[in-house]
Amino acid sequence: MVKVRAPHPDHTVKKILKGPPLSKDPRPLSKKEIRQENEKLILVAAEKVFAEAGFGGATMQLIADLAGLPKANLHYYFPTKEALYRQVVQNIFQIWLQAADVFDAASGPAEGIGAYIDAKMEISRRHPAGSKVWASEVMHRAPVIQDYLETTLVDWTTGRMKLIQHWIDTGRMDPVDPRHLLYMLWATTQHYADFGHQIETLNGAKPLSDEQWKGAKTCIKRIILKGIGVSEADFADL
Amino acid sequence: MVKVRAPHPDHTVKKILKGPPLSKDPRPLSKKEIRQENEKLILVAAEKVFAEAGFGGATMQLIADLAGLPKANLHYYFPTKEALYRQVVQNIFQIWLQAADVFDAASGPAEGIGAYIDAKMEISRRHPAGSKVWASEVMHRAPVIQDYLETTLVDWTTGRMKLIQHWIDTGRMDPVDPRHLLYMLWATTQHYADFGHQIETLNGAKPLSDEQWKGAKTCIKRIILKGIGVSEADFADL
DNA sequence: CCCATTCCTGACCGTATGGTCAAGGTGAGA
DNA sequence: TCTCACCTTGACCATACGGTCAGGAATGGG
Repeated sequence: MVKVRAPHPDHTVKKILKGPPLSKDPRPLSKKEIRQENEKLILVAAEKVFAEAGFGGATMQLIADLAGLPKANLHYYFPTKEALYRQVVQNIFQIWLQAADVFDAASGPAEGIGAYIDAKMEISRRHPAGSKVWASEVMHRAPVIQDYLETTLVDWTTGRMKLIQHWIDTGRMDPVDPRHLLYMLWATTQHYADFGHQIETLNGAKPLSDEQWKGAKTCIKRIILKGIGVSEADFADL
Repeated sequence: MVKVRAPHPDHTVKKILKGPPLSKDPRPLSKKEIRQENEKLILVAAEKVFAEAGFGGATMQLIADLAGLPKANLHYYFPTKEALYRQVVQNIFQIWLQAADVFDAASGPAEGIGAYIDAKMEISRRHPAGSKVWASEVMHRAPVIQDYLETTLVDWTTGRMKLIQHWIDTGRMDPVDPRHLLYMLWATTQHYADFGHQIETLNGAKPLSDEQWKGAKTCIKRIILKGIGVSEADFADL
């Protein structure tokens, strides 16, 4: 069999990532600004490439091209591919955790869980690449952020479970296992980012419109809130 | 900075995949059997490695070691890494679709959706590697099975949406968007495979026990079925 | 203006990887 | 037993990739 070159399944990546590189700020910059600017540029590009190709499939050259910088320059700011990847994952984790704020500020399940769904759906919409990188990292057994999972994530989850249990104990929702409820919230919301391509394909190869995103949020909130026994009056204002 | 060798984030993979290679059948085999046996051996090993490392991170050598065969032998059965990967993904897609049978055979939403959740949870439990490969493939924009998505998956989904719509029209469940309900079912059930590592970490680094899996299924069914307005009497027998 | 610090980058290197191949083994039909 | 098709595999190859480095350019404090 004549084979020119096995086309990577990632071959599409190169196409997708083509186009004009990320635009630099054209103003004359100070040293401090240059550093900030370039690190940002690299991180944004890296997030995209890691999301599309996975850690193993991503190449420093691809990231460099997308960032509009020479490859050697990446290694000036980030010593290794892994260090760069680590930074990307950590940034995402921060965003992920921030969505919890709305949860805590709430007075009850309808408001708390409703707002959390909204927040996480918004992340899926605005940061699909980040969500994919996170998913990929976890799927591969969290080689670089296992320590975060064991500390920060465990703490976060424990706290939220207590809150939900409190809502249950005070009769504001059905007695469901808070753990599985949380998993359900994560799964459902992140699905719209991680499996966005599938959803897009099933939507006639079009990204979801504003209305469709709104519809998704409403539908998810309605099913889950009703499913855990929150009185319908409490979330009629969707 | 002295650097011996940048340890891949995938470094864990090598450890995990260590241990005795998959056992060959020791009987004397006919030619036909040899082919069947070896292809099976390779596919199983490949599924594991692709799941743990992603397409880019997986190496033919790793797969070969796990299968207990020399690398050149893999290329005898599968001409390229991509061909092997393609076969793995296709097999998974078959399993994924098969779970739909229970959906169709059902007389109503309680039975149909309940059984579908059970079936998909069972897949997550028995085929976590397969589920991860599938997730990874879709996340990377389905470079090798886009055609399947556009044909088989679209057809499947359309059919199931019609069925759900019929249930709605006959007043057996609330009028929810069938599309988002399906996404929710997929997301929630597959989460237990794709994010199994996270779940395991949050479970004190232990895999879910039989009881916990049962609890998860029950909890998911309860929330969703109640959430879509299926009368509680219809799914009391969980 | 000087010079120290920081930034930039083309050219280069060692290695790991996907893939090839030629030679040798092995089962089975005639 | 012969023969042929199929299986097996160690050695090998080309290349792509992560990473290095030396030397030049820009910036900024004194």
